[in-house]
Order: sequence, then structure tokens, then C-alpha cells
Amino acid sequence: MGRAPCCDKASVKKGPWSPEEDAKLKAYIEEHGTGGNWIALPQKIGLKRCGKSCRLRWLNYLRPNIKHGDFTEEEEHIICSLYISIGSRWSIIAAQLPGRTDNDIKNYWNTKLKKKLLGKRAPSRRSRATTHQDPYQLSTAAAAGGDMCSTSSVNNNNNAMATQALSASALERIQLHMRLQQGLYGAFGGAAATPQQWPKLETLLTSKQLQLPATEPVDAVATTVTVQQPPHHHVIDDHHSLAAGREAVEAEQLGSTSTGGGAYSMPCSFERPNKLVGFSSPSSAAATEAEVAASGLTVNGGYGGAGGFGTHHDEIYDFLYKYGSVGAGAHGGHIPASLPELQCPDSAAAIIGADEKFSTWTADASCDYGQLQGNHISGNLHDYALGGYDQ
DNA sequence: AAAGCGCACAACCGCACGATA
DNA sequence: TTATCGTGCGGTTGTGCGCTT
Repeated sequence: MGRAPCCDKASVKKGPWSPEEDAKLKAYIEEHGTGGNWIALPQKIGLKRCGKSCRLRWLNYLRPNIKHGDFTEEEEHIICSLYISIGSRWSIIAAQLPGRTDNDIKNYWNTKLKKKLLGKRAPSRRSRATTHQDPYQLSTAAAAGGDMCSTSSVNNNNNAMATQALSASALERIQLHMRLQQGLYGAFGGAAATPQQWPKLETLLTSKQLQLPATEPVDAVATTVTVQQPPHHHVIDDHHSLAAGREAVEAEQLGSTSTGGGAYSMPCSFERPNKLVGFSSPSSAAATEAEVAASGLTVNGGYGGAGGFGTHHDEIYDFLYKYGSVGAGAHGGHIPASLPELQCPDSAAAIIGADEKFSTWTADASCDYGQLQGNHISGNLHDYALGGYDQ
């Protein structure tokens, strides 16, 4: 049985708000506040609108000090840094930008900033509706289907396609991160010849350019946590095992180095600050931990992702934490300068479109990936970032 | 001139979570 | 402990405008 609708959809007005409606809502809230009940509010003031619609209208357009358009370079920097770090948590990103709404930022990102930074065109809705499936559709389908990637098999076409499609989202952030780190495209008007170091999240935090929620202890940034894989949707046996991951982290902690071509340890193998985990509900995290323990899959590393920033974002964050700029990491927080140009894997190209470049990570790259060198990082990262996670 | 297309923005939808009875 | 409800969020869709063909 589904959930009861929040309002009688037959009797509420939909579509654009009229000036009269705006005036009614604004006047009432300015005088009485919301009363803590958006659902009841429209009846009180005689609006034939859904309470949720009223809330949205107020938050996005009517409340004081709302800014629209004209995003500054500084704001773009913050949006990008946070997007790389935490993904599409627009409300959190919006909290760092006074006067901006999550909806505004989301729209700005989707329509302008993403294209500006990645040089890719979002597929039009028309083409999406009438042509072959693209990564965006597949992501949606996967999310709606819930378990398109839920089995351990990634060999059938559907799952392979879904996994590839999901990688577009995951790898997009990594690619964005790298491009910005390397100043490849002179984003924001910067000269490509003088690579611009993208500000580390920590830098933004310490310089007070960003403010984490007040509930988040400052020292959480340096705190590591024991986290766990989600109890379901694992694709682990194609390349590695959780045990291998555990062994790898133990080896890493002992200061030993793994051999090239050996079991790679990217998943489940490194510490990460819990600043993101801190947004999770302790109860839900505990529940997940208990479930994992019951399933016998408990390991060091990885992340349950119950609440907080979600599994998908956390995996990317974990990767960037070790190899990117969101943490000290094994490479001092910097992507190796010799990282090769990123190309779209053939299989993904068929879906994404040959003119779009997506990240892949090749074994023959000359860059130093430390213990990852010599491994087929492409497949591993790909599966790592996406395998079995139901984002 | 008209149709098609791309784009930006506003709004809606459904889900997840927390609070509370 | 469980069911219900309100809220918040992220993804998606609707719509109008301007440009191109």
C-alpha cells in the first residue's frame, strides 16, 4: 500500500504562481510564520495549493534575501569543490552560499556549470525521449529499478550498460576533479598554461570559506572511523574480496608495499575523515553496522552509507581522499601531474557518445599510482565506484 | 514565416527520514 | 515498537523564450 498523498491533488492548483498567490503567501508568512505546518497553511490563507508547493515557493522565491542568477566566480568555486567532495547534495552546497537556494544551484549546475567545466552537453529532453538510452536515462532507470546492479553478475548487457551509465556520474566527478587540479581547461578564465590548484576542502574549511553544519565537530576532519560495506548489492568477487581489502589495509598500515599486479587495495582499505559520515544518523549507522556484522561482511574501510552522503558519493569521496585533493592521501593530496588524458572506454562510448570523454584509468599509464600501478585501474575503479551500489 | 531545437528556469514528484502519537 | 505524518531533498518534468535552419 502506498503512502497517502499529502493533499487532494484534484483540488489543488498546479503550475506557475500568480502574483496574487505570491502576495498572499508572503504576507501571511511574514506576519504569522509558517506555523510549523506547511500542509495546513494553504487552507488557512485560502490558497488552492499543495503545502509542499507553498513551501517550495517560499523557500525558493519569496523569502527575503534570495539571489537569482549572476553566480560569481567565488560561488562557482565553492559549488565545484563541494560537488566534487560530496556530490549532488544541493541543500548542503546551498547552505554555503547565502541567498542561494538548492534549486537554483542545481539548475545552474545542470545547465551551465557542468558544461562549462566538463565541456559536455547535457542531452536534451527531446532527444532523451525519442532516441536511444543515454547515461542519464540509464541512471534514472537504475535508480528506479533499484537493483539493476544488485547482483554479482555484471556480464549481461543490461547490467553492463547500467554500470557503464552509472559510471558516467561517478567518473564525471573524478574527471572534473582532475581537470580542475591540472588546470587543463583554464576553468573560470584561468590560463591553462598555469595550472590552478583547486582548493582543497580542508583549505576552504580552515579559511572559513566553508562552514560545516554546527553539529559537526571541527576535529572530525582528522578523525578516522571504522566503516563498513553496505550489507547488500556487492560486486566484489569479480576482482577482489573483502578479505583482500582487509589484508591490503593491514599491509598498508604496516608500511609494506604491495607488488605490482597484486591485489589492489582501493576498496575497503583506507581511512577517511568522518566529516561526511557525521551527517548520518547514528541509529541508522548502527543498524547498518549490525546488519553487516550479521552478514559476516564487516571489514575495515568502505562505507555503509546509510543516510549521510550515500554510498555512491562516499565511494568517490574515498577515492579522492586517497588520490585526490580532499585529504592528505597517499599522494599528498594531489593527483599525479602525469595523469594521462582521459578517454572514454569503448563500451561506454557506445552509450555516452563518442564525442564525449569520460574517465578511464589505464594500466599503461606512465603516472605513478603507487601500489595501483600495473593494475587495470579502469575496470577496478569502475566497479569499485559503481559495482553493486544502488545509486 | 514557420518549424525544430536548445536552453533556462520554475515547479512537481516520490522517496527517505525524523518526530510523535 | 509500530504506524502515521510532516518535512526536506534530489531527480525529473513542464513550459516559455530565443536562436537556427
